[in-house]
Amino acid sequence: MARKYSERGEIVPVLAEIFREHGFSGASLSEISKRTGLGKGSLYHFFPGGKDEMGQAVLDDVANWFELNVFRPLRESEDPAAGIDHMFKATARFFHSGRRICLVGSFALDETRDRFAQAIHGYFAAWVVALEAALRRKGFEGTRARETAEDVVAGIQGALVFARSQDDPRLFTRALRRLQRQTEAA
Amino acid sequence: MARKYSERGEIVPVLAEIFREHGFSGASLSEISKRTGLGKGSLYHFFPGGKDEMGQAVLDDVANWFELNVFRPLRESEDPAAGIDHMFKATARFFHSGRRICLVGSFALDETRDRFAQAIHGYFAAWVVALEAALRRKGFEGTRARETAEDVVAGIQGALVFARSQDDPRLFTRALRRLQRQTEAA
DNA sequence: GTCTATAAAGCGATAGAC
DNA sequence: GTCTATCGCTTTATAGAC
Repeated sequence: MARKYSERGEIVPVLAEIFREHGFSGASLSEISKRTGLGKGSLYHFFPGGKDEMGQAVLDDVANWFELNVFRPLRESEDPAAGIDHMFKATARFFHSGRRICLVGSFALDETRDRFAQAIHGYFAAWVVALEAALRRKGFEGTRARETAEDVVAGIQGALVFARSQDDPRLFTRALRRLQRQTEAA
Repeated sequence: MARKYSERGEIVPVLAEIFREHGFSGASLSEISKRTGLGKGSLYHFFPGGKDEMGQAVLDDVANWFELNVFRPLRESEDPAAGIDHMFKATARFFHSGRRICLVGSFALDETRDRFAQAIHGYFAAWVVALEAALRRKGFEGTRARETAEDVVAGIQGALVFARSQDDPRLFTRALRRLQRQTEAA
């Protein structure tokens, strides 16, 4: 039979969606097999380390996307305000305007965190550091750049949880707009 | 043998901690049996509906605690500012100053939400409504009371996720202080 | 690279003795 | 009210044919 995927990179986004829906421990190999269309043999061919390696691959993929679409623009945008604006747009897009939860945040909550401690820590830390630097370039002084960065990054996570709890994605997009306003004051 | 618990209410806090650590789907009956010291027979005596009934009991218990210690003071405090101050103190205490995650938020993220949709929706909705009313009594006008209430409730959730991702509870307590400041402006 | 078959362990849940 | 034994099923993971 012709191979369905030429490399495991094409499978990773499917895995990500499954982990988002069920969490790490709730995602079963049979569900993964069904949704990817691959038998267990093929899955273990691409991911010899099993579920753990799938989880790591998914986290790496997310980290990569944010590095490219969020962190780098924050760092390298000549105008820091443009970089921050870009961040909010990319964030809204990534989380499907509030219909999608944050996989890293969901992994952070339970004992799954301990398996992927470094990736989870690094994701949020990199985001806060990049945003803090942009805010500082924009004129935020003293502890205020760091604090605002933390509030915005945490606020995004919280808005995703809250919007999902109410089954209303607009709660996310509206919260995002108010968080952006926090980054605009001189 | 003498009975260990006279009623299931005494077991519920133990269940809550297990669900917080492992999530709903990650918490196994054998772990529950070990930590409560009760055999499966006893567990099914107290919770004939099995794990689902345990989850519901835990959510009810949390809702009860917040109704008593957070929502009611917000509504009934003669001075709304005192009610809000009480809310932040009770919240810090409940989440063990950031060392404990929010069980309802963790249930909200994955497919567990669908099993307990009403309880999860109700918890956050009640919190926002109670805080919004207190802010309005305090002088917040128009959409600002509602928006600030949403930002604070979501901000608490996000700060819990962020603090846990960095394994640093102080990130929570500091975020809490800044959220409180948002409720103080006239 | 893909599949099926299967292993070994763990799952939630039940039965029935005490 | 508590326990142990057990059911039937699902889990992750492996083996081996093609």
